[in-house]
Amino acid sequence: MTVDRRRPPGAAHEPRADRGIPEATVARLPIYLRVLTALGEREVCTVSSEALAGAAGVNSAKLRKDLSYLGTYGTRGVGYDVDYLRYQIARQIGLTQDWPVAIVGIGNLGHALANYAGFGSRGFRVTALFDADRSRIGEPLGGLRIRHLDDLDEALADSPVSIAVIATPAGNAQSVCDRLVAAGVTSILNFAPVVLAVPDGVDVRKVDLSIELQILAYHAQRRAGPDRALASELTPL
Amino acid sequence: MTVDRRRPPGAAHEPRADRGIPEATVARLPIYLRVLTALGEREVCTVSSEALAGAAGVNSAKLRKDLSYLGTYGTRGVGYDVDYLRYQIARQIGLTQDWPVAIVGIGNLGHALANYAGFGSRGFRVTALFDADRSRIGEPLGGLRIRHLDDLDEALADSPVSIAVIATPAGNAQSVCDRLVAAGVTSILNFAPVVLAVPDGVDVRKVDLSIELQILAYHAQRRAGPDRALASELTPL
DNA sequence: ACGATTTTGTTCTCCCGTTCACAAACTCCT
DNA sequence: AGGAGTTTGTGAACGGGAGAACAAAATCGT
Repeated sequence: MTVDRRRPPGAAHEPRADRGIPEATVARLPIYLRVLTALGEREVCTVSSEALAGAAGVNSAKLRKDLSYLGTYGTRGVGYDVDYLRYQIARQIGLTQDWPVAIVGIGNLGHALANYAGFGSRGFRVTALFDADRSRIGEPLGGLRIRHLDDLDEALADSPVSIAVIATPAGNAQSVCDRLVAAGVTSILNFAPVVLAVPDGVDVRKVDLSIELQILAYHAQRRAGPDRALASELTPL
Repeated sequence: MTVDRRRPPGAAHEPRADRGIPEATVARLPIYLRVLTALGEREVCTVSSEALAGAAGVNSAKLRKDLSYLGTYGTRGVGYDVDYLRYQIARQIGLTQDWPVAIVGIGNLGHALANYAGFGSRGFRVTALFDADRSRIGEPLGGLRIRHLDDLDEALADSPVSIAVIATPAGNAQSVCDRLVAAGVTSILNFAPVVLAVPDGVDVRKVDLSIELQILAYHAQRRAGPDRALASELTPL
């Protein structure tokens, strides 16, 4: 797929002097990017902030403010050029380059992640798999071979990665994390249910099924609780 | 494991009149709960806000304020009783009851989730598996049998669940979501890379690998970018 | 050419969450 | 019993993000 980098007629220029994009905005840019990609595949050329915000599930004022941090890429009275905006967001996020990714811990989850197609689809490419289980070494998976954790330094010295995924059991996660950091990894996506300690300059994001379920349970309980309380309060009447 | 529900000597009473706990606090309670559980297994009886906050990776003042929303369960000059606090948090979240969970979409990820041990470990129990692929119906997985998506209404009518996990491809997620909502599900954990539209009263949380990676990439690029720019700016000197 | 209409970019206000700082309260030691 | 030392709970200040509202700028129709 080719990307249209030409600036549409009306739209103004300049990314923006201050490169600091608020964290909350950064977290939403990938959503906009996804929606724009879907629109592009449906041959839509132009989209209004209202429509884009609707598809992304956010307020349109918030969307416009988010986009204004990147630069003024819209045209008043018209909207945003889908392909152009998509390219600008991708550039800001850093998806115009390819990011090699290492996965550590090839259990149930690591296996699923290594096979996950949408993974490499946009900008990310799994280039190394590691596990502590020696009986698994050499096993082919998604076009790669599983290597032992002890080869991590060597392997990452040959072909460095800055992003790694930890999918090990909780007990091993911190030591794996330490090894990764020592090998030069600066961004970590952690699936293990532990709080990782890392030095400054290393970025960790966590994905935690159990925590998400507990948050859902809290709200579910609150929805159910008051009703029950209400029912028992109303019965006496 | 038995839980000590006795109030420790010094600690005061009352959950709190206003039951509204800030969203940011709710998101951290599961972390505290996990740390407390680990401490309990190491036979630690008492913990200070400083120590607990350190293990949870947050500021100690924030932790104290978080806990103060539940009630005054600490003892000044001493700290918090591990078992007692753990029970109080679990109660607030709603983990004193068991939550049946349905999983829809038994692909790579759904498979991994169904087998995930830590899932059922605390409060959650997978009770139903659904997939659209008829060739998979009846396949046993984690002590359950996969059922067809069309049996969803019937199955959930027999044994209702309020929490469901969507692990289908993006294209099917919205229609699956609609069916779940129609069947009475009010809390949804969505692994599909789409923005789900749901009616009021239904709670959706999303887990999105691709978005997390993109956020990491953004920061990684910013770390790398300025250095390169700096280098090329300094070379002329 | 010009007014009506559409839609962006931005300002302003409000609210939530974080952090500091300190009084209250508990233990321990003499 | 009383003072020194600890640690909690919370009031107050601060910063960031959300949303309403509006001026600026573009298109379209006549």
